[in-house]
Amino acid sequence: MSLSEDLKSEENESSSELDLTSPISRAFHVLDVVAGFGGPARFADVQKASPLPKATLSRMLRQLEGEGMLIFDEGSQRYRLGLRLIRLAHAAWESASLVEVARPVIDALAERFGMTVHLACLDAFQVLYLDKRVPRPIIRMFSSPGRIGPAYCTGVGKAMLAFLPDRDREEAIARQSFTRHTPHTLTTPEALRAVLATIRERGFAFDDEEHENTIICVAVPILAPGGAVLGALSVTTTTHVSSLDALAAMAPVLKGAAADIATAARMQMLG
Amino acid sequence: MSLSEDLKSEENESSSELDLTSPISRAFHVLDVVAGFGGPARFADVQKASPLPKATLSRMLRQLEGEGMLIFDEGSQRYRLGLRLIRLAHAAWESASLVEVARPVIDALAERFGMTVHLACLDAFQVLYLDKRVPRPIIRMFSSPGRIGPAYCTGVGKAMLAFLPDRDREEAIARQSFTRHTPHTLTTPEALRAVLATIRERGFAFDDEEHENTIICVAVPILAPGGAVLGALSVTTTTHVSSLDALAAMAPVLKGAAADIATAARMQMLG
DNA sequence: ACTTGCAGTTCCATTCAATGGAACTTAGTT
DNA sequence: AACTAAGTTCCATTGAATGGAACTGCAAGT
Repeated sequence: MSLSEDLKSEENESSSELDLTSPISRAFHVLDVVAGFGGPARFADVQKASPLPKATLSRMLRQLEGEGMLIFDEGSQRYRLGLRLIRLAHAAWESASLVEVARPVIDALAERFGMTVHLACLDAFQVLYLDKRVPRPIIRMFSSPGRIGPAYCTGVGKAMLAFLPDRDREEAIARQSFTRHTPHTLTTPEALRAVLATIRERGFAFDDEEHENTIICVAVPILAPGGAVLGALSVTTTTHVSSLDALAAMAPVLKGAAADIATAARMQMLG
Repeated sequence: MSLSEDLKSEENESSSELDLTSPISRAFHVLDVVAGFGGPARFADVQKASPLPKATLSRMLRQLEGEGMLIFDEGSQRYRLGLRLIRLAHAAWESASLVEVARPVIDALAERFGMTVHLACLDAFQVLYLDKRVPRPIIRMFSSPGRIGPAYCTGVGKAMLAFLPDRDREEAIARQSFTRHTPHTLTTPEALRAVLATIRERGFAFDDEEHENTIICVAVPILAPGGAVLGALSVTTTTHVSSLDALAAMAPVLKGAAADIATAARMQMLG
C-alpha cells in the first residue's frame, strides 16, 4: 500500500494567474478543476475553485457534458470526468514516447530486482509518473482501459446490450458494424437479437470465438437495482486451456461478483 | 499477446457529421484526430482527417500545444498528445465510478480462476474497457501513470533536476515547494543544490526516506545523446527489506537500462 | 540558378459564439 | 409563508475565433 499509494499530488498548483481568455483555455481549466476535486463535484464546488462567473460556468459544464468530457450524474447532481477523456487518455499514454520503448526494460528490471520500478518525466517542474511495475501481480493497469471494442462480438458487449431497455438496445443494434472477424462472428441484427434474448434469459453471455479465433469468454452485466446497465464483467481464456462449458460453470460466481460491484457502486453514490 | 492485444479499436468512428461550431468542440475534435492517428501526426495528417480549414487548424494546434494538451516535436515536426492529458486521464480513470469499487472483486476473480478478467462499460454503443486483470505479473498499469509528485524529494525528480541545463535547473529549484514530508526531506534550495551536484558526479540519485518514512529508492536520469533529460527510472524498496548500499549496487544496471531506453527512443524518432 | 509545388503561417476585415450582470426558477430551510 | 441558497436562462454587448487570401520557407524538379 505505502509503496503504491505514496504518490498523491501534494504540491500546490503552480497557481500563477491562469489566462482563461479563450473558451478553450476555460474549458480545460474547468476540466482541471473537476479533476482536481478528486471525486464527483457539484456545481458549487467547481464555482468555488474557479474565477469564472456562474453563468459562464453553467454553460461550460453543460457543454463539456455534451462533448462527453464530463458526466453529470442526475442522482447526485454531480459532475465527474467523462469517458471520452479516458479514451484520449489511453491514446496519450500509449504515445508518450518513453512508455513504449521503456516497457521491456522496465519489465526486466522489475523481475531482476524483485522491486517496484517507476518511469517518470518532468512536467512543469514536477514529476509526472509514466509507468510502474511491481513484482507481485496485484494491480490495476491501463493496457486495456481506454481501449474500445465492438459490442456485437464481445462477451461484455453482448452482456450489456442484452439488458438495455428495448429502445436503447435497438438503437445500439442499429449502430453495430457487424464486421466479420471470425467464422463465428454474428453478422446480422437478427442473429444478434436472437442471441441477446438467450443471454437475457440465461443471465450471462459467451464470446464463442466471435471476435478472435480460439479466444472465448463468459460475461455478465453489472446491473443497478433499478435494472440500469452499469457495465459488464468477463473472464477470458482460450479454447486451448478451457471450454465454454467450463466458463459457464463460472457464471454464478461472476453474477455474484457483478452484484457485489453494483452494491458497492450504490454505496458509493450514497456515501 | 493475443489475449491482451486483441482490443484495437476497429469499428469506424460513429462518423455522423460532427458539429464543430464552438471552439471547444473543435478543440476536442482536433485532439481526437491526433489521438486517432496513432502515432505522432504532422499538420498535413491532421488536416486530411479534419474538415477544418488550414488557418483554423494551424491556430488550433498551436493553441492546444500552449495548453499542454499537445506536444509539438520540433525535430520531427509532428504533434502528439500532451502530458496534461495524461494527468486528466488518471483523474478520469480513478473517478470512473465502477473502477474503484470493482477493483477488489476483479482481483479476487482473477486469482480464483487464474484467467484474464475485464471490466467494461458502454460508451456510444461501443465497449469501453475500464480495467483488466491478468493472472501473471506481466503488465503495464495505470495506477501511477498520470500522478504527479514533487521533484525535490523523490529519486526520479532529483535525478532529472540534476541533469537539467543550469538555467532550467535553477528555475525548477525556484519552483519547488520544499514542504517537509519526513525528517530527511531537503527543505532548502541550498541543500537541494548540493545534493544535485553530488548526483551529477555520481550519475544516480537516492531517495533516502525523503518523501515517506522507510521508503528508499535509487534513480537514474534517461538522457538523450545530446544530454537532454528525457525522463528517469527508479527502483524502490523499503528500509525493512533493503538498504541504500544495496540500491547503490544496482545503479550500474539502472544506468545501462536508461541508456537502452534512450537508444530505443532515438531509434523510434528516426523510424 | 531558376522555377514550381507543397506545407504551413500570418493577415485582417467580418461574424457569430461566448460573455456576464441581472432576473428568474427551483429546492431546501427556518 | 417567507427566506436563503443553488443553479439556470435571458439578452444586449463584445471580442475571440474565423477563413479566404496572401505570404513565407523549403525541397524537389528542370
